Amino acid sequence: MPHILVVDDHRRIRDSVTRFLERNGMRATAAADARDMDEKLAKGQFDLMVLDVMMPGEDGLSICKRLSAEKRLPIIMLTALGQDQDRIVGLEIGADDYLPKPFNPRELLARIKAVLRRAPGEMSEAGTISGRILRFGGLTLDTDAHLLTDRDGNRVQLTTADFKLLTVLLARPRTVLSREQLLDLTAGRAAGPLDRTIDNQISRLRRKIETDPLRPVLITTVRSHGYSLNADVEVIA
Amino acid sequence: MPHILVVDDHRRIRDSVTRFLERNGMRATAAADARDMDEKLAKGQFDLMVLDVMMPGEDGLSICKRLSAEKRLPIIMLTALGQDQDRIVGLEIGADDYLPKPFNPRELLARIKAVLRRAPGEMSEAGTISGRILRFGGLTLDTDAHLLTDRDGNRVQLTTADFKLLTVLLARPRTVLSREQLLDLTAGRAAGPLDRTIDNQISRLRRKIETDPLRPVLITTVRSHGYSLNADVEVIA
DNA sequence: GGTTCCTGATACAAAGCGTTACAATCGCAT
DNA sequence: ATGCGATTGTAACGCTTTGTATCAGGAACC
Repeated sequence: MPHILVVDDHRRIRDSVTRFLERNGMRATAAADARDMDEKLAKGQFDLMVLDVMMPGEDGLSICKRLSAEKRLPIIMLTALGQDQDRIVGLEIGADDYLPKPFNPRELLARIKAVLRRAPGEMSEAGTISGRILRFGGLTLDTDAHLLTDRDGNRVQLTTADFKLLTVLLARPRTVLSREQLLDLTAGRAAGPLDRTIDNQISRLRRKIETDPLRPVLITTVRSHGYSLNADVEVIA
Repeated sequence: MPHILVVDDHRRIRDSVTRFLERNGMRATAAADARDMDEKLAKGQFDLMVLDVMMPGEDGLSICKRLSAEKRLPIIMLTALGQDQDRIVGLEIGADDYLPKPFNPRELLARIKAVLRRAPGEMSEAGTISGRILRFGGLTLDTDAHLLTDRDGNRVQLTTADFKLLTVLLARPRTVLSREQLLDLTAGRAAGPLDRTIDNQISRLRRKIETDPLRPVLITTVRSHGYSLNADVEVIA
């Protein structure tokens, strides 16, 4: 389920767009200005951003220019100006698409889907490790076959959830990740108040990768924060 | 230097667009109709197609749908109709962008660049699958004969459904495709609520391409999402 | 030492998926 | 057209995987 960040200073538009997207099978998060947007971007994982051009403070064009330099997040720009020149400038600056206001929500949805179809999407994380063989803490992971081989050559087949969780951890070694982040990154959903899904999944994963699951070494828990993977990750093929 | 294929039945438009693109640092080739386009596609490598919707013979929408099944060639649609509905249909059918006529050539150029920017280079290499011989995961597929040859030289005849499904997967290696997408791309129809057609077809295909169908490596299932082909695809003829 | 909160393990129920079997359909040759 | 074999969609069964609930152990805090 793609996660969209909607940046617009008008609360009305922000709310109606996010609600519309959520009714149509997407997760949507709203940000009111550039600062708000930066915070949300730092925390979560997004697949695309819908960005209003005309905003107080840092405007859309500036944001777009700034982001396209560092991140690889697809951007669709919104603006009240419908002239050719503005559209061209927007696209040349690094936006992936451009929609003049007022717009038909269905068209926004169609354009989002069109952009996502081309964008790496899930591949952004998979792109780095998919098709590779990784080595960490004495174990070897074949990311194509979802197959784990330990020091003694024993093979363990990882389930989809095991594999997903492990790759998320491997992409960020020696970093503490909260349950919320892990759930977001693995399943793309937000955590309920009493959600023990990740604890459970970690427990299952440990049984497969730890030599002594009762004294975990590879995946350590950081009390009241989350979990972290402690190993150097080496790409060997 | 990106290579653009311009498909339009009006000679004036075709010529002026190709000349404009060539003056702006791109290679451009023109095609007058669907048949002409198919020939050019089979011969050359293209990075993007500009496609007129209203054409005698097979129209743009039909072409677009047909191509999006087995190829990953970005498409920008052109049309005289500027209504929302037409734009939405175009995008939903698989176009990457949509430009109403009459259009400003500079805007076309900007949109071409925007689409190319997010299309990874490898994708354009993929080109048409039909008429080629592909190698992936140790197997060789002759797309003309629908004939698969495995590591040991054993030959397997693929049925039409097997072949269609396989080509759709080969066009998007290492990408998770939902059952709905797969059904749309292979059979052109929408999935019913309890549709297990794709599961079944995947099962049949695995029997033919996996060394150990009980532990699939080439086609892995991503629980609650879909399936993905895990292999590098190489065009060898 | 006791209390509270957090975490790991177990158990269970629901959902997802692979497979088999069978019916409907298609392709092809007669 | 007709019939036959191959192919493909549908249904059903059972295994695996996964989210939730629950309980018990252990750490932090007083």
